[in-house]
Amino acid sequence: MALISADPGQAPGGAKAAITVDRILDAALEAIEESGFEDLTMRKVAARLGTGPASLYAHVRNRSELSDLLIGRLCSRVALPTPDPACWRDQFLDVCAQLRDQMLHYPGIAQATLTMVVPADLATLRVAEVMLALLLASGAPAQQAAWTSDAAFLYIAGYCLEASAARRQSEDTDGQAIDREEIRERLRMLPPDQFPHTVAHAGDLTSGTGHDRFTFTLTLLLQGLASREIDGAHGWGAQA
Amino acid sequence: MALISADPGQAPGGAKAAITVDRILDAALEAIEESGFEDLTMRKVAARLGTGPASLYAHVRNRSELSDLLIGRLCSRVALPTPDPACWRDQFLDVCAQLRDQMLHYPGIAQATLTMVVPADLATLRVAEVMLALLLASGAPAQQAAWTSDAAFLYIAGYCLEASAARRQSEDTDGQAIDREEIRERLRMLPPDQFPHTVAHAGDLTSGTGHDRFTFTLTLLLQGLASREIDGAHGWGAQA
DNA sequence: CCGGTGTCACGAACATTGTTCCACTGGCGA
DNA sequence: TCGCCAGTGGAACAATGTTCGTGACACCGG
Repeated sequence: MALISADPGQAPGGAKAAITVDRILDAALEAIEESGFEDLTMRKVAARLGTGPASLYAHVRNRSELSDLLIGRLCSRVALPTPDPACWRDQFLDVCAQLRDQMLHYPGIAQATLTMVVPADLATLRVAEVMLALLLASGAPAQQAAWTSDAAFLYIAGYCLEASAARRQSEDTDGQAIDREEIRERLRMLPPDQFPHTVAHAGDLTSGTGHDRFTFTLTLLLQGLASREIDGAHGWGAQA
Repeated sequence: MALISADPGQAPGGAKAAITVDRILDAALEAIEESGFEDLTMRKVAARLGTGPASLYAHVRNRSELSDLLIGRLCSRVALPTPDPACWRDQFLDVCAQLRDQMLHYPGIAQATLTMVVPADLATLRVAEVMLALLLASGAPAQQAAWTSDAAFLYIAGYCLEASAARRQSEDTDGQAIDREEIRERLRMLPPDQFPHTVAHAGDLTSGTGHDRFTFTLTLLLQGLASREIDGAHGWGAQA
């Protein structure tokens, strides 16, 4: 995908630059890598392509569509397994971890996932399809599998957004490893009579080296799904 | 935090207008109720108070702090139970449902929850404290309880954000009940060879009348937490 | 070889945003 | 009565997303 990918015969000669959707996405991802999704600007993307902001609107309807295409691009980089009923669990966790790593590599881009209503991009849908297929391979009923895959997607996005926001805030201040330590300290200094558990377990609340917390939550979801089959169908309660 | 205490005797007589943090929050919530959090503007809030935008900055550091205070306000409206080990599960689901309803009443405000790194507001922390307390009452180990409450909070925000975005998009088009039906149709019309499960279960993916999906996911989390205790500690896998 | 025709690039402009500056005021302590 | 100063708000600034209209360049029927 050098300068002139430009799938069909569009602009073959290519005397000048030939702005393409792909080049726009590349530039946008570079910009996000540097300054995060929040500071992503049509002007910055355009500047990276050596032009003005108006040039982008010939290939992208607006900023929102650009966001959709960006996560489509991210999803297209996820290596999708062919569902194997023997190890669907590990396969599912692996896909989730890939999504997480992609999103964490581009700080704040998870925002786009949550604002987007329905995936308009084929690559995104392909990831969703495989996640659903993996859960169905577990033997869960279709509706539960569908809802669980949706919940997992939502959680991944939330996790990445929170992580990116934390990293961003820790960079705003001068020090680098301040975040977790400082948050823990602030939690510890709360009035212990009003917040006994928060104070007592401040360490646990802020812990989670690596992505332990991430894996834990997804495993929790899968375990819940599995235990549900054992229980049989008692309508998963909820009286409120 | 000298500027934002404001509650007590400040400006008692109230000859003119007396801008307060509380009045700012009220105005902001009204604005959000009308046009959503995305369209919330310092100018709109100020206009609702009959003044210019500059007046707000004497009581609120910036838009981000305003957001924090807003969800603090929302959290302060949640009726918190005293944890009862006999029915902690229902209590937990009830608190989550209250949070959900508050957030859904103010479209898009869940955004603020996800952007916020650590809850700066006491009311928010109080909700988090009770959620943690309820999970601890279940007998779960502290770290698992802490992580689960975090995951639940993340999921609630994601769910509300998605729901608000869907409602917003369905209002942009003229019809009102278009969203779910149209999304389902679009999913059904995908190439069945590439997206067999998505096409087959489009109904399940888009289903979820009321908040079935919401309750389902949270129950899934809690069941996973419960089943974990039975298993004992085998380190919740994760090899990737 | 040429004039027409479309598509694409892009400088300039517009409306709106968050935020800051600074002149003004009105009430309270000395 | 005077001075002070917290609170107010009009005006301005830089930055944003988006659109308009002009230009250039490639293609194509003559």
